[in-house]
Amino acid sequence: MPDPLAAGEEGGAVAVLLPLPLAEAYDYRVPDGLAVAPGDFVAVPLGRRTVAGVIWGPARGGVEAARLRDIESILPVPPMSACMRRFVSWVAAYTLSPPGAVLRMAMSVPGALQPPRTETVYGLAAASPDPASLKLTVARRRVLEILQAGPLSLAELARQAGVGTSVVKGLVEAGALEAFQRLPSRGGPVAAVTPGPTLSPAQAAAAAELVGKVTARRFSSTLLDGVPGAGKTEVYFEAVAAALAQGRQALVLLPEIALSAQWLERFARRFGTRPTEWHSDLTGAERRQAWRDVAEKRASVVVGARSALFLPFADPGVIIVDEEHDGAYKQEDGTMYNARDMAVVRARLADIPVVLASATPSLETLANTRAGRYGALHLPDRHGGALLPRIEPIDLRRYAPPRGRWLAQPVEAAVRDTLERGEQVLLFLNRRGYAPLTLCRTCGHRLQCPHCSAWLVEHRFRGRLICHHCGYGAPLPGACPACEAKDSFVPCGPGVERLAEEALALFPDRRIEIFASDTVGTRRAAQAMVERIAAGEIDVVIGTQMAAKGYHFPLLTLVVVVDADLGLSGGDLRAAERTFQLLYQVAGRAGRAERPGRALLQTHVPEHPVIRALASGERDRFVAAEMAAREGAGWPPFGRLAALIVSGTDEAATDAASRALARAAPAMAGVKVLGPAPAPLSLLRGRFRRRLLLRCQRDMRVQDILADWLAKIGVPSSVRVQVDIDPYSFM
DNA sequence: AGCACGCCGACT
DNA sequence: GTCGGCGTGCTC
Repeated sequence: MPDPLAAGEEGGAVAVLLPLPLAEAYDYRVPDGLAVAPGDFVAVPLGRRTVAGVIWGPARGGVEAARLRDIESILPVPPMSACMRRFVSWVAAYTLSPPGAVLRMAMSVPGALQPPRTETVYGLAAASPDPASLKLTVARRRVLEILQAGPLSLAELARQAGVGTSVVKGLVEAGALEAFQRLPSRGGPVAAVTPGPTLSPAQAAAAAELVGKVTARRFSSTLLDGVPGAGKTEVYFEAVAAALAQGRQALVLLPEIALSAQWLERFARRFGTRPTEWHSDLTGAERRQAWRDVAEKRASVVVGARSALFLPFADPGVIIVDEEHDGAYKQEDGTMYNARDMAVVRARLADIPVVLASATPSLETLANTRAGRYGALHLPDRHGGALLPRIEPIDLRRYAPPRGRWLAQPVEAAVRDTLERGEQVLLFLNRRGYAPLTLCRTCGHRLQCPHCSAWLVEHRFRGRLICHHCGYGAPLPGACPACEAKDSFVPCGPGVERLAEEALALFPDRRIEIFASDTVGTRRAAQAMVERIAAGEIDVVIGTQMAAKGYHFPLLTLVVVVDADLGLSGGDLRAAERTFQLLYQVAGRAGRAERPGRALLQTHVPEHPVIRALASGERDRFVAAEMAAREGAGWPPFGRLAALIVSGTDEAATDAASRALARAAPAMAGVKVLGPAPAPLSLLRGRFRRRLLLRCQRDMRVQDILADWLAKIGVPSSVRVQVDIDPYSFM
């Protein structure tokens, strides 16, 4: 029950949290006659503007009553639940960010807080004029016919009738039509509970377990672990169905890239409708609609990218995190959080189950299952009897491709065989553009981004040099900027465009296409590409990880990982784990139906534990080795990690601040501080960057240690210090 | 996050 | 002489 706060009390005040990165909530006066309760969305004055905020609790005091300004109004939206408010506070405390910055994520659609706008629609006039007095032209007749079915907006009516808007306006003028205001139609999709598909015994057992957890209406966290194609989706759909049967809502989180039309089709097959989608491609209106539908419980199932975790669920019943190992769950700017971990927190605060699904669970999640904090369900087989692809390393030391080429001879032969059988090939290379580096053969000058410490990548199709970190673009210069030699640039190494060139030379009469974010910029374009691949209209797909996630292509039987070593160097904590996960997933694209698949990994180090584990299918052995290495060194999941990123436009000031931080580093048992060191991208978007890394024991409160440390030093305002708790990437 | 105030370059 | 660039600082 909402406890009224200072309701109507003369001079009463409350704390209002604003969606701004302020250190704390601000106090406001409650005007006479206004009854406010915690969670209410309110409009308040701030400076010379009006902003929306949330009643957070009793006034904090500390500002003289005379300086307090009045709450203007209560906004017509369901109040933020106590559970959601606790979640916001929890995430803020965990990530060491201002609560208002987290609230901002929960109020990402300002328009949704305003009263829904009415729309003007046109219908047949109640008292229609004498038909004889109307000049009933063909166009007018079509308009009148269409309106038999009910009123429509001006644009929609004109479109359906195939007439201009002036025809409609003319009919209004003549008195045959009437304009009136109404609320926009609100058909929030409500998924139907229908009988599920036939599940294998293993699937059925796992599904029953999850359904039991949903029915129990208690917090639990469960790993759903199974090879690609084992049918994890169908299993967690049963948990979703159980939540719907209780009349509650379900949230399915997916890495954005995996939120494909193919996934939505599977959902539609099971539930007979589309879920409410939440991702970056929504328009403003779609966003407003979705936010309100979730808050007012018209949306029963939401599928979304990580930010969907901050939607205002009225009555959540279960949360699913699919591909829980995926790095895309980590937000790397603003408030840095991992949506997978925060999903577990959200579920705990709401006292509902959460399901983490993956074929290659993160070491963090595996450690949690082993410690008994999370339950675990295993789906051993590929559903439908399909076989896992055979994964074979190709030793590039033995089969070195000719200079300027990237496919080893046995790979070329395998591609040829596959194509001759009428099947498809995926050449996987996680490098966009033509070549990762372009240099001048005369003087050795390398083309570099002016704002980042990164090479510019040549994109031949666009005829430009692009920085993959800040988006800077420039035409390829005619002469070397250093020595002015003409036509002296040479590409170094392969990108997907260069690989396409090679594939075209080898297989000139095959249909070859690149599937990367620059060839399919929008969700729609990606969808069209997926449909063409699925329909067998493309023989060789050359793809980045965009092609590796969330799709199923029945004719694809051969996957070639062109550079399996790519992710292994760089030496960051997760290099091996990430590479294993990505390559395992890529290999899983091959042969998921009745056709057996094959994956070839081109590598210079076939003896590397990651390559060996992939080739032998011994995931557990790889995990055991990786766990042992991490445990010995106290790295996650056996220790805690936090990164400090010090950045500024003035290199000397940035360096000075990072050294001052290092001098003030906590000196206590169980805590180690590494750095400062220039970040791998020591210059990004014109800012110099230094990194410090704090590692402590798992049972220590890393936030407290950091807060004490940061409080000890003053950083000039030109330098920014970002805190990244549980860093995923080390860039 | 806005939106101000406040000090240095190219225009009327 | 002004218009305007965005660097720092405040908002209950």
